[in-house]
Amino acid sequence: MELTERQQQIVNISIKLIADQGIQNLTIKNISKEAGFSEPAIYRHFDSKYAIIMAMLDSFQDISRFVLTETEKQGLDSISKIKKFLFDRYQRFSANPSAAKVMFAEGIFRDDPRYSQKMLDIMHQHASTMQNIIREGQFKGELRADISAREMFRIIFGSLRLLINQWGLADCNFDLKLEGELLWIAVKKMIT
Amino acid sequence: MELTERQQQIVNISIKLIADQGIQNLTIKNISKEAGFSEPAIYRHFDSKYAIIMAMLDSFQDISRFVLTETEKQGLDSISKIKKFLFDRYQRFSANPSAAKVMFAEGIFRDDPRYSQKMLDIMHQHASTMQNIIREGQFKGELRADISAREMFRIIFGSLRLLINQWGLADCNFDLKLEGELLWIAVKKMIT
DNA sequence: CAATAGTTAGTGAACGATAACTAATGTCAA
DNA sequence: TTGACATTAGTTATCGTTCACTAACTATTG
Repeated sequence: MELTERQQQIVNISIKLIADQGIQNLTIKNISKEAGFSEPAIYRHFDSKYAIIMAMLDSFQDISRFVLTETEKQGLDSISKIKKFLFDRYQRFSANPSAAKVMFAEGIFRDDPRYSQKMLDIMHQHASTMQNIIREGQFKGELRADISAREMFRIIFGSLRLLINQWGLADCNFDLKLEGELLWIAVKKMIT
Repeated sequence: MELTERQQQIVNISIKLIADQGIQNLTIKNISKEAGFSEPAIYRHFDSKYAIIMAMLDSFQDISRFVLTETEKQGLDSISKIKKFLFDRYQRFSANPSAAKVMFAEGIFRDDPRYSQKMLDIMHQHASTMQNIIREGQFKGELRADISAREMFRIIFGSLRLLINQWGLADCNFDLKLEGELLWIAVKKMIT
């Protein structure tokens, strides 16, 4: 699913449009206006609007997969792995606020079951990788074992998501990386 | 902002439509089809589509306000207050899954700044009330004091939101109240 | 007879998508 | 080296459909 330069441009514009003005304003017209060429030109690069959105979701999935495997393969202790994952997210979203707003708002993609399935897949990807790391940490005694991996995942990942959503709602008017560090310090205290 | 029976019906249908098919399929036509009368009849009860969505968000706000004041006024210790709030949410959303999907998906309402402002207000309502309860609990020694109220709120509320979103994504195929109780047990261990 | 709540018919605008055309570039045999 | 042709990526004009919404009318009720 390699995207051409133009396709990538169209996908990036789509992310920005959704983040700034909502899914309702993701129209071929608005994309073309932003891209600087005519509406039909879009169809030289994508078969349909559906294909554009699907390419967008695929790119989200690729990023997730990359970060998760990156995180897992390094020979770190479980706490460092979790920290690395969280900080990578804060880093990445600070650099690309639009992606943050769209990626963590799966309620947007409910109009087509293929979209929601993709979002579910991504969520599942996160959940299963993180829970493996958590279980490993519990086994090694690095993490407290009186809380199931599922619950611990919900606490770690849920607080991350809320923070990022608050940041998006508040128009990015605070330092996400800083607040993320503070949150991590608090979470770390709780899970060890 | 008292709603007539018909207005309430239209709002409920709208919530269901968004939950089931996404905001893109919230159209006057679909509402009227679901309601069983013609499109123009909708305009006997609301001035515009905007007014319908705003009434919906207002009803969310009313519910939130009610639950939060209910929670706060009872002379309980802070932990019981938090528990009561969480369980009320699980109870309410179990009974009304559509509302859960819509209410906790603020990414849906980004196309009009008046919508996002309302969602921000609701979030703020939750945050400030809960943080007051948390601070009170920390002062009384019921909650650990080495974590700021803001972080603790993000952990408690973020994990609740994630659980509810997972439940929505998974088509309500697990027992929300049961999972909610398990999550609460885990969270309680961490915050005391 | 006035108010309420419904109807049918229809508005202009915006939607996603297509047809037909064109300019620029790449390929390759004579 | 060059001319014929195909490919790529853009254009304008337009399609049928759907959108939110309105005008004009009607049946029911107090």
